[in-house]
Amino acid sequence: MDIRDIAAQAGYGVGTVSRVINGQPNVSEKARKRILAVMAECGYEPNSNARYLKMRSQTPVAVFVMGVGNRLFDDIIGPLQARLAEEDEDIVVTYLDDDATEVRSAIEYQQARHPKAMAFLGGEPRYFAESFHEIEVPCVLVTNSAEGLGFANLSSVTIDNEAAAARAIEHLWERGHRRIGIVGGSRTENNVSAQRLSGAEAALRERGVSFDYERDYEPCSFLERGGYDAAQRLLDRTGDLTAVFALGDVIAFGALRAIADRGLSVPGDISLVGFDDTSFSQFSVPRITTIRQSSALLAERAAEALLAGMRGAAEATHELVPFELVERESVRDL
Amino acid sequence: MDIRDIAAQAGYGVGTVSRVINGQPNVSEKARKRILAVMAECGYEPNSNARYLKMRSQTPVAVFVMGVGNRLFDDIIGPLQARLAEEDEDIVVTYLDDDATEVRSAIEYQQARHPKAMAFLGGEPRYFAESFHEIEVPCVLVTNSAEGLGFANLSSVTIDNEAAAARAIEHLWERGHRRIGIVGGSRTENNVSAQRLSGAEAALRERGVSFDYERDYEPCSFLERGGYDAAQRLLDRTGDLTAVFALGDVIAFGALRAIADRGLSVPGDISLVGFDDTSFSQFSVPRITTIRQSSALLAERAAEALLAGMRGAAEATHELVPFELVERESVRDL
DNA sequence: CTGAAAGCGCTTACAG
DNA sequence: CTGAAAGCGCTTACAG
Repeated sequence: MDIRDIAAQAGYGVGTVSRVINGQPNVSEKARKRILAVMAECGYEPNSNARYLKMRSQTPVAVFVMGVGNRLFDDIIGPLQARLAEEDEDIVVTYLDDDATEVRSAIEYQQARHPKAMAFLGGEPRYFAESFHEIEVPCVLVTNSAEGLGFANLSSVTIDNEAAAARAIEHLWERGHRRIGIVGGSRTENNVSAQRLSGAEAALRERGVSFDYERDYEPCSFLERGGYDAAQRLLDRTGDLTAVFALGDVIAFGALRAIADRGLSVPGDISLVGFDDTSFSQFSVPRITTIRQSSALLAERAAEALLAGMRGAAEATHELVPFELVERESVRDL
Repeated sequence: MDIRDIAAQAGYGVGTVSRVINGQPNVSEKARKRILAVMAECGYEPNSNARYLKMRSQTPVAVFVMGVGNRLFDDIIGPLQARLAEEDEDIVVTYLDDDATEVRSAIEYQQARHPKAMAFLGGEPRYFAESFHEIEVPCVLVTNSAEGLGFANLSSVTIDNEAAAARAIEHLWERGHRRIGIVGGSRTENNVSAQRLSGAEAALRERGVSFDYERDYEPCSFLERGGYDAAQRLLDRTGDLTAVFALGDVIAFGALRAIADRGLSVPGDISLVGFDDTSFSQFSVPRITTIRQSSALLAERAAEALLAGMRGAAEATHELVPFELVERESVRDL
């Protein structure tokens, strides 16, 4: 069942059929009706490979998700797809292993499939700096800034991670906490956790304390287990912390468990601040004070950047969406 | 940069280049080396639209995810992709709105893109019964059984939801609970929650109690908020429940919060059993007793079914993977 | 408004 | 082992 069959059956040429498929104007109402009817009757669907081959560079928007199991990214995909669907754009999502480098994968994907545009959920700036120049289609990096990179086809949307982490520290400080530990992420690279760390360090420095990474910081993966183990190690090592800042809600959730397992209470013995405002912090007992970054907003702005790019915008945009500290039950006054 | 360019540059014909791209044997070592070198140098990647157009029916495996935000599904995608990647099969995932019907979407997708195979993460049997016959490629339904449907190209892998729910009830019963409420899902259709409900009802009936849906059941969506609200309504209405069975861990997590907000304790006042064994139940305070279904195992078996189908297996397989009750801290003896 | 024809970038018999 | 040629199912000037 191809375009020829339906042309024959409708009594028109393939050119005319193609024109009605593509909604072009120069077709008689009669022909359009007849052809539409035949297509519906046969359940005909044009072969997309042939279409894309002809039309060139027209595969659906590709979304690359860095790592599997990141709840925030999962939450972004839905609204992103919804917004793009309003403009009749489909998306195709690919999950990348932690050891894959996103930009290289995207380059291969581009050569092979010619997507209209690409979105990166997460990603390390240094990989972009290295090889993004090989990418020609409009792209957007989500949850990290690409502003410094200066590519005309790479937009970005993120919160200000440094400022957000500083806000978390400020909050703890205002509540009287002076001995604050941090768990989560790693110091390597210019990734989000490193940015949050440096924001926190700067906030502390402003208040006259020099953050001791050896003693008061424990890195870990963005998983509950990571947060659990890291909090245990941190608390084993330091006896005097009154507060812990977890660089992600999943981590905070694990840390909360670890604290409970030590017979301590939150916020009675230890105050806790998370990051992201996922359901973990919203529904846990106690509810966790956290930094909210809106997945809906991130998705919305990313979609707009992509759409602008596809419409031919010459310049990339770099958007900082607002974050917010949401106070709940996990921090007490000292 | 197409196959002709690299053929010219390597000093061979396009046929030979095509053969090395596809790893066919009848090419001289010399030609292969030279061509590979030129391809690498140019960063050449064959146009997949053209390939798929020629090779017909050869687009990557399509994965349809029912609804956005289902943690279990998110957890299945990773291992599924990993296993398929071992066999050099890529996947392309599409998230479906709650109001889309998965089989119709798949039919359209099939016509347009000719995937090698398709996987459905979730899905309602009645839609499959209605229109799956239009689908020709090997498929697998995950988390629900397609055994009764009798399609030769539709395998399935799931746990026995009825038995699992019955096990949860049995556990509560053995611990002395007689007034058990249930929250989550809905009774309509032959979906998973309806199966769990009917398993629970049967287990109760075996023990001489006829489950009162009006009084002791409260439906809700598989979200924390849903579990929270449903538990509140259920507890408002009934004064004497000693245990609640939540049809999903997310729901249990919300219910746990609701119980705490009523000034009650788990398991002191109310015992709680969840379903899925996600991180919610593993790390919450208290840890929640739940039914474990292994996303890794589900993914693994689904991948095998797909692979078998792509290799030409004539018959579908219907696999029941084991579940397990994992006892934790949310149920007490009465 | 419509049809015939060329061509998108590949793969695969078919000769050699 | 290799090349020339046909054709996968479309779209898009080009004539009419």
